[in-house]
Amino acid sequence: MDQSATWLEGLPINRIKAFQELNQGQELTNNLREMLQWPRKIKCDPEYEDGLVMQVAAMFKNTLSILDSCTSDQHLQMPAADLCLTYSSEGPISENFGESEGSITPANRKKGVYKKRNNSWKSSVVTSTLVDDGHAWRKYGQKHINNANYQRSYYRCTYKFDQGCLAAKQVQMIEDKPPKYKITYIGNHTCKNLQRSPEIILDSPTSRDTSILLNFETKGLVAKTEVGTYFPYMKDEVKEGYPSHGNLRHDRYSSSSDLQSSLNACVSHNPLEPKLEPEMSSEFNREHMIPSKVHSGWDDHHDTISAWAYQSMTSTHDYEMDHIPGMNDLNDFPFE
DNA sequence: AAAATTTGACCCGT
DNA sequence: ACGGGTCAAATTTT
Repeated sequence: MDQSATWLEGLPINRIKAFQELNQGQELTNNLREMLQWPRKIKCDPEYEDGLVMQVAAMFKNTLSILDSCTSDQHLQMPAADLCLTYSSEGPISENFGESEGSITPANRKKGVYKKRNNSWKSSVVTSTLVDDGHAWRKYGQKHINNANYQRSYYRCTYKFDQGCLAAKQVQMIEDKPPKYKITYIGNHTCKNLQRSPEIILDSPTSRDTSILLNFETKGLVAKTEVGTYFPYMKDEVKEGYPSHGNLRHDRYSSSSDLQSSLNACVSHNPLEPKLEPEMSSEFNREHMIPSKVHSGWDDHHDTISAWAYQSMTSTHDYEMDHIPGMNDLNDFPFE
């Protein structure tokens, strides 16, 4: 990340992202090749192999999608001037600009050219909790949909206009009694704030017991029963210089992002966190660990703090979510 | 004051 | 013309 940063510097952000995707894909491919080359030496786990293949496939998908957004939206490289271009498609529809300037009455409203429909990739998840997914979203619309019982909400990336990030998502409640939402993600984030969470090594998301918990000390999986022994430990060590939760409240979602960024700060800056060498991380891979994004925060529907994770490159159907046992109140939270 | 949401009008593909 | 998606003014929240 350091040596590449020197020559990546100055490139547009989406190009950097594409390079990162390709680099990761190369690494994954090397791992896979190694596994296939010495099937005896390295313990073979078909599940892990499949995970690798999935991630490589997702890498290609992401990269193509990023490149696609580069070609159709070259303005991404110059965020300041993107407004007029953002709403123009490649068509000859831009004739409406020079004319009709004087009268901008409510009735004679300015007719902006709408943005071309995003035909980038989509992926949806069905979840029972509307927890913070690590990105900053701005709601821009809400509609009821023909054969749906509830309204659909439309969100775009907060940094759409500063940074030209085209990522968007839709949230549709499917049922209420046990709350169930279908969340559709559209497009990739090209903004700098790619993920507010750090990467952490997590156990295979396909394991039987979905009660995944994280040990921030070793980046490994923690058994449920050990949670109580790990969290208080951090409490003592991670005290000063980290954000406080004093102003958190339970009543709004915003609290979860506060909480989350605090936690993330603790995780990513935890002095106890071992800095994995590249080789070491490769060893981790051989031990069937799969790198994932991890989030945590206040879960409004279950009224507790949750930790959850999803596999990094594939954003569909692999959310793993569980509560942290023994944490029923913010007061139980280990920090502060 | 600034940022985020709400809401009806508007746009566009089918 | 319809319906899903987006805009932007008004309103609310921070």
